[in-house]
Amino acid sequence: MANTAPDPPAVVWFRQDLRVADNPALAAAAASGRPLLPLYILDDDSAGEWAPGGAARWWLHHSLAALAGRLAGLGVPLVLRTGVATQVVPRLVDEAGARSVFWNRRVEPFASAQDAAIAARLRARAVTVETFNAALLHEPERLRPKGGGEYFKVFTPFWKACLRLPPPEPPAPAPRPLRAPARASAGEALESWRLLPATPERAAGFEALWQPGEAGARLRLEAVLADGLENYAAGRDRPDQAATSRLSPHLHWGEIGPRQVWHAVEAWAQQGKRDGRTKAAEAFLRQLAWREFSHHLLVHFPDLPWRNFRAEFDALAWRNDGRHLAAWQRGRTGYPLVDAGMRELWATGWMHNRVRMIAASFLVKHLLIDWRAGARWFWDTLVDADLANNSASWQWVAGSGADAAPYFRIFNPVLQGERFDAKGRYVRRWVPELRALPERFVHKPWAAPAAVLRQAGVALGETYPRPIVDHAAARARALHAFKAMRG
DNA sequence: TTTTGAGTTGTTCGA
DNA sequence: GTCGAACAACTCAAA
Repeated sequence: MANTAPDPPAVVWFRQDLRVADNPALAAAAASGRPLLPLYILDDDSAGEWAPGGAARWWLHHSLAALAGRLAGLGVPLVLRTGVATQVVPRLVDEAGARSVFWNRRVEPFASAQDAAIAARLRARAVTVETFNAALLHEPERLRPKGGGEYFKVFTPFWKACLRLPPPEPPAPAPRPLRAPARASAGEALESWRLLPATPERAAGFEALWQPGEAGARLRLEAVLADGLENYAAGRDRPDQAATSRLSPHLHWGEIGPRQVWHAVEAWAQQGKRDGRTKAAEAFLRQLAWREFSHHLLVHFPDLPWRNFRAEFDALAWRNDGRHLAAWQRGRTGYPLVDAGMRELWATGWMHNRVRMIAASFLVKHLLIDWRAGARWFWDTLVDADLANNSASWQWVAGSGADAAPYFRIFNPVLQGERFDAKGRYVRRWVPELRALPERFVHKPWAAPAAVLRQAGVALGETYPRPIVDHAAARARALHAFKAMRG
């Protein structure tokens, strides 16, 4: 039997919803009139191999610090606990004599299994459990194909179905006032979790670029609307421009919700009343819909992180050369655009969207390395690592996914560089050893005459690697392997 | 039930 | 240099 407190608190369990505005679990807990006991659990065991990776832990540290500060300001200190959530939540409920628990749902298979187990355990003790959707524009079960299919496997019909639904609820502001329990619950110190990299210089590039937390997310969104979105449709493919929103890590950690983004973008499009704005808003929301689609897929195909969505890919003869994998991870493939992307990833915890596709395609097709090895590396190095997005996107590139790229679509990293980074600015920024090469050769240093290389201070095979595979040969090999798989 | 139309992001080759 | 075709049919979704 749980303790009976005179004024039993409501536990608000924060997970990937590290914000106080547009947070339905927090809002409902506040509306219940109970004192609030906000909780965050570091539960690596339950997540297993998909516990947050190195870059994500850096983000989590700062995001939790921001959330704790915000909640403290509102008068309800955040309690940090370590352990398996199925045990930690009921234990805290007992300790504090809580009679109700609120949280926002997640779509990861281990997380939703855990939700069910905890809810059952709490309800068995007559504790009220209420869960909410904070991470998606629409509840996954509201989206079903008309023909009776279980879920959507093609993006465009999915997106059209989203647009047919009533627009997502307008986001609510942070609830207040909030009341703290009479007796504080003990928590752990954030520093004791050691989420930050062991060597501070590892995070220097992260700190220069990002401001984790709800306020940082808000600033990003405002910056995008103020000076980025007009040019979004045209500029988003250009890694040498800052035309993408960089909202992905904020969305992953729930520092901002998709509903907030949706309504802000719609309002922005209304304001201008110019045609360009409508177009830009559509192009942008379409990207948000890809995030939504990935989550939809993971909900209905929970093996997405492990198993080929299209089973015939199980027969693909991967080469999985360990030295090639290492060269790719370190940005030393000899293809400047691929290497620039991989180094941007390592330095900043993020990679431009188009470059992600090219670098991923290179791993899967040019090197014939299993997409799961790439997904694993991204998981450890991205600050926005998200199980739904990462798994769905890797499977998309590999061709094994839903509505995926056809197997014969093999990006040519030289052509892509010349098209989307024409001046080579992006490559020069991240591959400084090629900085002095003329435009003509910056995406293919091996084609430069010896004198040009010498003048630019490039010694192929010494200061910068020769290509680890020949494009034409690797392309032919990939086409052959994929054709053989289709058998 | 059957039919019809559509499907994120490319590359290469030959005329 | 530019343009269309081939790459490969297949599955999904909706009417």
